[in-house]
Amino acid sequence: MDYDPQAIEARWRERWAEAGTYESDPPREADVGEDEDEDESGDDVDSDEVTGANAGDGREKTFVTVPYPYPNGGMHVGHARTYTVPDVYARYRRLQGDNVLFPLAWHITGTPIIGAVERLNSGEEEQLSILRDTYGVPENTLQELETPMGFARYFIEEHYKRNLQALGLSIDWRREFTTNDERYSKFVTWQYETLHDRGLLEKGLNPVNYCTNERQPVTTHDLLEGEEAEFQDYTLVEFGWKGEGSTGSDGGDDEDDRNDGDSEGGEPEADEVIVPMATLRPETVRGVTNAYVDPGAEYVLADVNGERWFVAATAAEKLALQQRDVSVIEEVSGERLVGERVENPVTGEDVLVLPATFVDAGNATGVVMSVPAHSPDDWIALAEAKADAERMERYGIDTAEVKEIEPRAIIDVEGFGEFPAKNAVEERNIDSSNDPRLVEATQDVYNREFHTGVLSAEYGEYAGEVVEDVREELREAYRERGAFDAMYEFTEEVVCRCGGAVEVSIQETWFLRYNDEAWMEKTREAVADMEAIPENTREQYYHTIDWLEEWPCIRNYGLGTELPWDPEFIIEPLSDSTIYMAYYTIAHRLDEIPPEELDRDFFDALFYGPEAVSDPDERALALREEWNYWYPVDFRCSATDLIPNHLMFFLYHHAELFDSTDWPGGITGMGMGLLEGSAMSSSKGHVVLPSDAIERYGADTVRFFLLNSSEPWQDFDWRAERVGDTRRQLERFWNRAEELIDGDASDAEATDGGEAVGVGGERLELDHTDRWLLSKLQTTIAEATRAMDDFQTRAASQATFFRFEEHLRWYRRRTDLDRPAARWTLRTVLEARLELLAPFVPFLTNELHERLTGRPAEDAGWPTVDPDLRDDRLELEERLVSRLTDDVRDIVEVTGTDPETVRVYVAADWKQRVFEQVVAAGPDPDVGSVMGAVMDNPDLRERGNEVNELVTSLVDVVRGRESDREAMTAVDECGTYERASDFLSREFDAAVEVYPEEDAVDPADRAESAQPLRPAIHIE
RNA sequence: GCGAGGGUGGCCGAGCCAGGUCAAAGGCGGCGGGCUUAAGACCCGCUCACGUAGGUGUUCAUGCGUUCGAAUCGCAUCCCUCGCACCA
Repeated sequence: MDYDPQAIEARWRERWAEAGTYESDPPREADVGEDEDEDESGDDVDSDEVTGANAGDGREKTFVTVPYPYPNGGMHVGHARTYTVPDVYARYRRLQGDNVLFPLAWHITGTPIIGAVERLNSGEEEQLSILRDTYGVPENTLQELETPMGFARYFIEEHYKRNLQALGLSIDWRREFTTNDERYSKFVTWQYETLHDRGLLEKGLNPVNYCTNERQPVTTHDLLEGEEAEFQDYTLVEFGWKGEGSTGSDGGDDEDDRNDGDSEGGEPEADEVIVPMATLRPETVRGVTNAYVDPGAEYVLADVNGERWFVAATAAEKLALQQRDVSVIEEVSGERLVGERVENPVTGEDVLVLPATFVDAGNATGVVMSVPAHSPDDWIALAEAKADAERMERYGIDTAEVKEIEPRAIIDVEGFGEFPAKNAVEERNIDSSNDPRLVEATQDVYNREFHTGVLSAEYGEYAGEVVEDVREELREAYRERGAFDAMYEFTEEVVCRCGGAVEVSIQETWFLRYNDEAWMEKTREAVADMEAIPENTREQYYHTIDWLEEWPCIRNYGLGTELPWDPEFIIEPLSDSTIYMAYYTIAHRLDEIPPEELDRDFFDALFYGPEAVSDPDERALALREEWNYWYPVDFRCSATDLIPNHLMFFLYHHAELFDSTDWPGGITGMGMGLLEGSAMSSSKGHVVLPSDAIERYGADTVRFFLLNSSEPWQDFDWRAERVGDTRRQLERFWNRAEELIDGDASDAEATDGGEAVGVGGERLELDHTDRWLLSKLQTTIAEATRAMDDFQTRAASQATFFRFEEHLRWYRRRTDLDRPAARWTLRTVLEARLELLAPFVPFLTNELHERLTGRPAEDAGWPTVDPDLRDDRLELEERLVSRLTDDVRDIVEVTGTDPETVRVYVAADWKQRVFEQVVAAGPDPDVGSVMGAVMDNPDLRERGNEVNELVTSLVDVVRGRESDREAMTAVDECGTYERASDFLSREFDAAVEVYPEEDAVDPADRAESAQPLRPAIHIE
């Protein structure tokens, strides 16, 4: 029968569903003792790190989870791997005899689904295209997707669940839920009330994207333009402007160069107006020589938190969004400030405000300070202002005063002269503010000054410090003195999908205190205790703990759980998904309990035991047993790029809320998926749907490709051609297996009843090739087991599938396959390989295994190494035969002859004795001491030089070889080659003669070059 | 820029942590041969260079270094990927 995955897979899916094969429960009393387990606990096989205690039936438990899918769109083949990795592990542990729980639920919290629905409802083309073309939603079902739950439900049922079931994932579906379920919310409520009580939540201010049209915060997903925009934290330097009538002259008097602290900042005088100048380089405040304002733009005089400010009209609105009371007193044009003098709050100096069209009134405050020594822009602008007397006069500015403005250097930078801006401009021959290279010059100066610039003497306590090291400190210090303020601004224009402008708003919010020292320490312990796979990710966990600040954990809108003490807010999606694995253990038994009874006490009793509350709910205590049995999570399979957030939160919350015995056992990070070499993208339609792939190749092929083409943490690349190759490989495997299974039936009669064969079986004589193959099987089992324990799906499947195929090729060449013993061997090997491959290709292996033995592979158990079948000597002997074959072939090829006779000479006895001495000298023999020992023997001493050469050469052979050193001296070379002579004759179509060196037919004098493990050869 | 990880033969990818059996697994592709009416499938061999005896030479991003010995250890340089938050 041809390999027909669709038919096979459908059958098994049905069987699993009907029997509830993957619905796992803690053992009931009745189960205890009645298990017929088959493992004699392999002592040679890596022992499984046993996780939590388990009552009952003698089985270990394994609890494996994966981040629940977020159904804001369909499922593609990249997702398929994410969920298949834990499935493979789950199946492996089940074969090892564990009681395994692999649950799944649906994450629908937050705004992505709501956003997707809104885009659909507003008829957005791109969204329609994604739904219709990429994910194949039928036209007439689109309306089902018009509500968030309808949308989620559709993709859960029609995409995720259907595909995951088609892939044969061994999920306990009784436990599924969504994060919007009432009972789940009760669980999250318990979690946040507990954290709140423990003081790990804190109220504070936080910048957010705010749509000025919808008058509410929006997420990155809601943006039409400016998704890349970042918050920029501007420093506002509060220059003072004394009355509107001030002229330049009266400012000149009190100019002083003492520029120390006593005249600094402080409270503005009653008639003073604050002109806040926005800058990203607060440390340049002592280099300010003048300021600029756009004379043609709209500005306002406004009351800001009780002070009078002069800012751009737009800035007044922004400031109002950033926690300030703003009321506009008067609308004025920028020209009002032109020609005025304003006082630097740090130096106390008065500087002149010049008109400039390059000032963007729409950015920050719309007024900027000028630091020509350190800003190429300002350098050029000042030069241009000096040159443009006419314009200055037009604004009533005394050109002499402008000419007097001199750059002031306040930062020393290596590689630049006194005025870095000047150097940067002159190096590039820039002489106009329109020169595009000005951007690069500015970048250059800014970067170098930041990293290597040293503040000059007038900076007092900061003098001599590198900018990078003290900028923040300096900024804070001046802020405290009232000289500085701050405001946020985007790096670029940001527009909401509704069309409204988005601005930075500062809102009150609740933070999780991930920088709490005690909490950090517990989390570090959790990291130290767990397995990090691959191990080289561990560093990143520690690092993230140090780096994480407070995390704002609530949102103003979206799906999810309300903040218990302030229901206006919703707990944010990453924050409501940190310990939900605990919820899996009880999810399927919560239906009986009304949500309102799932209160604080209920969960306290459940998670902390009967002593934790005064009147524990019996039902909670019953559920506690489920939780106790399954927890902790043994492995969480997630993605490496989630380490800085989700995985870290997962660890933090476990570390805080549960005892260390319930902390995660391990985390495996998964890599990303590519499609034909480039990133998948649902909006571009550059995805492959699992349903299509399964239909075309079969689920086993999809699984095998995903798990065998790279290790889980590496990126994989779905290439249709490669997937096709994988399908062909499985097909070949299937055909071979089937031949063997069918053939066996007829053989059975020929060999009277079959059945009775066994290693000790009377009629069955296993020859050395059979035993060799069985020995190889043991090595493979050990290798696969080790790999599976480390989640190395690729290494495991490579070993059992491809590399073992190599051994089989050799075996087929070497042996007479018509022998009953050969068929028995092949059958035995097939049986074991089906079990080893069962986690990867469960459909195919179960089917074949059942046909072969009467029961599915998944019921058979994971093979264990049989030490009696390991035979290093046999493996070494086969290697010698194989090398001899290669050597003869090489000689034939190089000489271009077609030999009639191949003579093989085995090294003389005395050489063998030398070899034994060399081997006896240990894994790192040195020539000198071996020679000493050898020369004690008078027979050998006679051979002098010859022995010396031999030892030198043999030392090389032996060095570093550990595992098979005993075998090396134990092999019977003559016997080995004689047994192989028929094989060699067939290979070369020539007569093969084997001689000991001492007693050889040796027409070409070659015998003497024979060495132990390296026979001499002569062909003619 | 900062943090983490990485650069292996035509491609994908083992090996590196625990230096010697490494010209370097396996897969794919390519070439030659077998089987077949033929194609496919399947089987065998070759696939860094040179070589009429199993060999020799030069390779594991680049350059130094440690060592009897380095793809494997150290340093420096160049390049790539991921993350840099309030978002799943």
